[in-house]
Amino acid sequence: MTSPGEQAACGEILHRHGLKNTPARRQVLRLLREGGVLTADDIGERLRDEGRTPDPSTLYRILDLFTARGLAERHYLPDLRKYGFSLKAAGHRHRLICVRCRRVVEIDRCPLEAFEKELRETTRFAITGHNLEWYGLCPDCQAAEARRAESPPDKSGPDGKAQ
Amino acid sequence: MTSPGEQAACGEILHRHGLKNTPARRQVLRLLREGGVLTADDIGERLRDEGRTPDPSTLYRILDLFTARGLAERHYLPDLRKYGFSLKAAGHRHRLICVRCRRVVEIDRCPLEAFEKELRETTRFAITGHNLEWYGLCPDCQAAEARRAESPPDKSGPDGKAQ
DNA sequence: TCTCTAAATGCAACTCGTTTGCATCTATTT
DNA sequence: AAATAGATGCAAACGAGTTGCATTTAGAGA
Repeated sequence: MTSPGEQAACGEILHRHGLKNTPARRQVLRLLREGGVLTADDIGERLRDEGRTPDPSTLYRILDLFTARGLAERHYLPDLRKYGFSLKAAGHRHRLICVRCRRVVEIDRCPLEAFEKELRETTRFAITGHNLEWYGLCPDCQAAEARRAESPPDKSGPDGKAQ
Repeated sequence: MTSPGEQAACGEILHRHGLKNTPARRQVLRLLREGGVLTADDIGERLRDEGRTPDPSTLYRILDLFTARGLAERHYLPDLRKYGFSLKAAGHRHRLICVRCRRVVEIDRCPLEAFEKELRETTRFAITGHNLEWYGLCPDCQAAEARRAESPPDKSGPDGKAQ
């Protein structure tokens, strides 16, 4: 799963960002590079599956560091009540997230620029940023949802998919 | 501060929503009616200033109830890492929030409808909702900010700004 | 008006994501 | 290879929010 090439690539990226090249950091970076949005917990779980036993505090420290250095970005996932982290890719400012399987579609066009300019003018606010995410069900999960429609009535509410 | 008229109005609103008219609920509703976005903590603090000693669990229960009944709505405030509550006003789906003084400008027009339709078609997602808020400094806070520009450098770091 | 009961409240203990202090270990520099 | 800045693991703490339970109370009914 972890090719030597990938390992080297991660090490190199860390160096380029002036960060020590440690095993934990390489692993976290590698997982993030697979794409998508991961919570600290997701990362811990995946590493545990690989036989590693990372401490949550270490993961948070690494993720905070990546975020501070502009390597990753963090955004709150209201459905899960925790933070998700993803590699920061220029131009990808917004996401469409499947609330079930967490699949992510990157939206590289921001439909708000014109509107925001107008807002700036009408309100005289110095707008520092905005927060925009879409939530929904991806096609696969819609199918799965339909299939389970007749099955056991679920108690946990339809939000489902905590992890 | 709390006019009898206001009290009565709150009681009446509670009744209209099929909710018991208790002192705690009237107080919470009254504060929400003053406008803006309040955290459970904000509400507790204000009530404490008035000599009341509300229990946090009660406040949360009331706010959850208001939210469930469609009287209020809840949204996460990334800067504060907690939930804010506000009265739900039809048509007011988005907000521009001053990160300093918490002043709120309601945005009654959603610039995303057309874009979202397009998104639905291109991704085949069943979009269930979106999350959109703007953050910035209101004119007053910009002035205050400029004034304190030379004053003590702040320790808390302006990193902030989720997006 | 008084009584009854479902529901609201207060309290304390708890959950869980995240953070912090500290001792130990390790990647990088010399 | 030795030195050292800083990375890690561990355990304890933090804070927003939640829950169980005993007590109180709003509102319905007699």
